[in-house]
Amino acid sequence: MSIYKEKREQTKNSLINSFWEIYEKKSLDKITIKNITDKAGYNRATFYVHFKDINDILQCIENQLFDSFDKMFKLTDIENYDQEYLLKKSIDLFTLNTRYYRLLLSPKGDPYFVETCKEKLKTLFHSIEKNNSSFTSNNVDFFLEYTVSGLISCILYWFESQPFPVEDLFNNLYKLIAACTLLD
Amino acid sequence: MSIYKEKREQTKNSLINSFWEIYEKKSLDKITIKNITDKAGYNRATFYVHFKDINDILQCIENQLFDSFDKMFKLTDIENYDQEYLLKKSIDLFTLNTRYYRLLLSPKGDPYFVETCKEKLKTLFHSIEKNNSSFTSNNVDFFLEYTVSGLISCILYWFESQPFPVEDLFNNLYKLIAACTLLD
DNA sequence: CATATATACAACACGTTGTCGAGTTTTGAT
DNA sequence: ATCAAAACTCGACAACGTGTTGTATATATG
Repeated sequence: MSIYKEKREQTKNSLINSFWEIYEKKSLDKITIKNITDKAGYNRATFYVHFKDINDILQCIENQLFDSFDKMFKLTDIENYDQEYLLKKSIDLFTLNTRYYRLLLSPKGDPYFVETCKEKLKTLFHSIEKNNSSFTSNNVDFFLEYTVSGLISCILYWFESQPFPVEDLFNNLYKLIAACTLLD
Repeated sequence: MSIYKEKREQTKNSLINSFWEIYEKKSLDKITIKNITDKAGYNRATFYVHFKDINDILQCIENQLFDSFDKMFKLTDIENYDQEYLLKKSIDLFTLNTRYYRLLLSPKGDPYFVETCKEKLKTLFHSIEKNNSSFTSNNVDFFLEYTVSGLISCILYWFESQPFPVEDLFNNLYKLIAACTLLD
């Protein structure tokens, strides 16, 4: 029973890894299931034992990232966060799994993944900003949209060129976010 | 000669329009060439007379939008722009072709199109900001990345729900952009 | 009117997909 | 040791989408 599950996990991971290695080179719509199983050394039919289709294997990776996201930001702790701490942890999260985020957040990546990341970050920043009475309901949503999309784009921009150390990434972003927060 | 070109244009436009109508309902990877030609009333092979593949027909639409973009922002005039005027014209541009932008900029859309729009807007905002000596070279790029991606996301956000009149869209965005500009 | 060219079509060969039933090997239980 | 179940392989299948080629019709040119 335990060896069954282990073997199953191993095959599944092997397929996921092979998929990702191909995805790092090819765009999603050019990848065939045979590409993946050939690289992993399995029969094409084995793929369908573990996944529904190519999108399913991508979603599988994304869900793992979402799990690590949720683990990092336990909802019970949020009350004690401030903007600075939240930004720090966000940068930590993205840099920890750079290999996946730098691709998934890029134009070659998955726009729906970006969307979900944005929504998750919005929730976090909103819970911090909710005591700030200077925002009307509409303005908060607008501010969050602006902040979070800027945040993600800048982190991705930093991934690509890494023009300065991660501390400056934090400082630059913190300045920008703080400036927008202090509006009437 | 004139009848050929007219007929050609007509067929091409018919295919483009049919494609877009389908694209408004289905995601790109589910659209087949037969879908398009059936709707337009042509043989599938006719598609290949005018376009290389499905991506080519999308690029064709995008290029038309880029043309209207460039026409709106003649590079010679930029010297006389200020931040306020540039933002106004940007909002004009997007709202004028809402039908196309709201889809192409969305998660269902084309990330590479978004990327090009961002680059074009960056160039414009950069030419205005270049006199502002408070930015170092790295900081300018960073500021532009943050501003432009926030700008586009917010316009798209406004497209979806339209929670307030377009004047407020401008005012809210102007406040956010101006706040970030005034950093040391 | 004859010839050349442009447009659209019908048919073809090819690759990918998702599924199936049958067979093999490895593991677990009695 | 024996039997059952699980994981995977194999070969084959129909269905579908793709891109190309040769051909017929409409239009333009000399």
